[in-house]
Amino acid sequence: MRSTPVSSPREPLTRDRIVDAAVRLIECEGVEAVSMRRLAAELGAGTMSLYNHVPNKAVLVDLAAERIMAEARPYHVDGDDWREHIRAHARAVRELARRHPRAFVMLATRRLSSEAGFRTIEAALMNFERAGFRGKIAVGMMRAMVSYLLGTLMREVATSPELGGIALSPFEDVDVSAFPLSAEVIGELGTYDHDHEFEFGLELMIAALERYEP
Amino acid sequence: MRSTPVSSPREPLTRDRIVDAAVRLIECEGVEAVSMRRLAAELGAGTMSLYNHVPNKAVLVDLAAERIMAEARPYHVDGDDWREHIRAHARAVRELARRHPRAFVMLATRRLSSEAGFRTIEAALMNFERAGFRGKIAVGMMRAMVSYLLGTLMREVATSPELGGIALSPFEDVDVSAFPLSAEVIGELGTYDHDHEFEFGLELMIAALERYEP
DNA sequence: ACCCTCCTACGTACGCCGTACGTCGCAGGG
DNA sequence: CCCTGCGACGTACGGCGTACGTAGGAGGGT
Repeated sequence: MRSTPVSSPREPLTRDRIVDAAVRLIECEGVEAVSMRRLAAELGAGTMSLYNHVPNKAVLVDLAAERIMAEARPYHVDGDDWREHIRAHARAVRELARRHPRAFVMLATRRLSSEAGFRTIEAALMNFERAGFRGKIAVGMMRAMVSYLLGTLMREVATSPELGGIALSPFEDVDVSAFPLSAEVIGELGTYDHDHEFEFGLELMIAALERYEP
Repeated sequence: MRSTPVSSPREPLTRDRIVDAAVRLIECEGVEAVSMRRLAAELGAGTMSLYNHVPNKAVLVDLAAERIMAEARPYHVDGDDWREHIRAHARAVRELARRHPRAFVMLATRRLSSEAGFRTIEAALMNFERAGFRGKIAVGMMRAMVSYLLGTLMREVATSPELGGIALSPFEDVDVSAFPLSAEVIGELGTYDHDHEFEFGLELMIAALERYEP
């Protein structure tokens, strides 16, 4: 029992409670489902009450993005092989993307400045340092890796029809015979094995890093 | 002079004219600026007249996306070195992204099935064939490269504040001293030389491909 | 005990949005 | 000549973000 009367099941509105609700909604129906009215209704509050805790919808979405970012799981590997560390880190990022497919695009197109973002950067730099890269070069390597991760995960998570369904062949109304090389691998082009593709590209990146290894 | 009376400067509404207007608006103010009302106003037509030529806004945007995609410039290089071909192709894609920064995110998160898309795929496959990769492997290589391009261009074009402005340091409210490696390269982290980064990552990818060269 | 201040919740209203639906005028065929 | 069909358009509905004004209750000063 609380000191509040039983007849009032209403928790007081809080920025935290609001952001929580937004995160829930984003994870479950995507950013485009978030509306101030709906959020308020879900919290049992009036629409405009939200604005006492949040200046506008845009920063509310930002807050939600940071909250999601912050729950990125740290990964763990034994040993000192930088390749294993980079693999583990990359897989952790992929894990995050797959757990929050609808939020990922949002995170990806947003500049992150939060503490959570820096934790990730720091961990990545640590791995490149382990590989012998330092300073400017390490940052360049990290950014190339981030680019690959961002791209491959966008392809995996954001471009599938209806978000995550099996990819249908989108090749109905094009005359493929005009493109002989494409026609030769048309089956391959129409199917996606995301696990395999991710690991393939990851090894490609690592191979490139090894070539630059001091 | 036309056969239409002089008092009617109104061209008849056409799907083409509508898509044209949409493309113009997207290029100039981004997808989020597109609205049926505004489009109609810009064409000097009633809002609902658009629906005689286009079933709804979503497919109109799709049509605009394909139109933009279709204007991708073919590139030209002399010689047979697959590295040069891949560089040229990558730079052409970057060119497209930079010419249509606001449309790029839209294109990137859309499955393309158009003829224009296939032209690009075919050209890419040709380049990988030149490098000695065939079939399934070539598709894998191509997808890895696409991932890198997609990622790096998203970072270049879609995440800059207000789309394309100089990147501001987003590190005001974080205590960087808690992250020693990041602190060491904080200047590097806060600045972006997109030309250099793009080429750096591109060479990284090519180095990786060379390692797998048969 | 009283009042004054301030903070939060909330209702109303405005100007946008996409689009379902009904109407009207005109061109072309019988 | 009329009839038919199609394209243009107006109206209206339900949704959106949010500016603004108000009401009520909690806390402090007297």
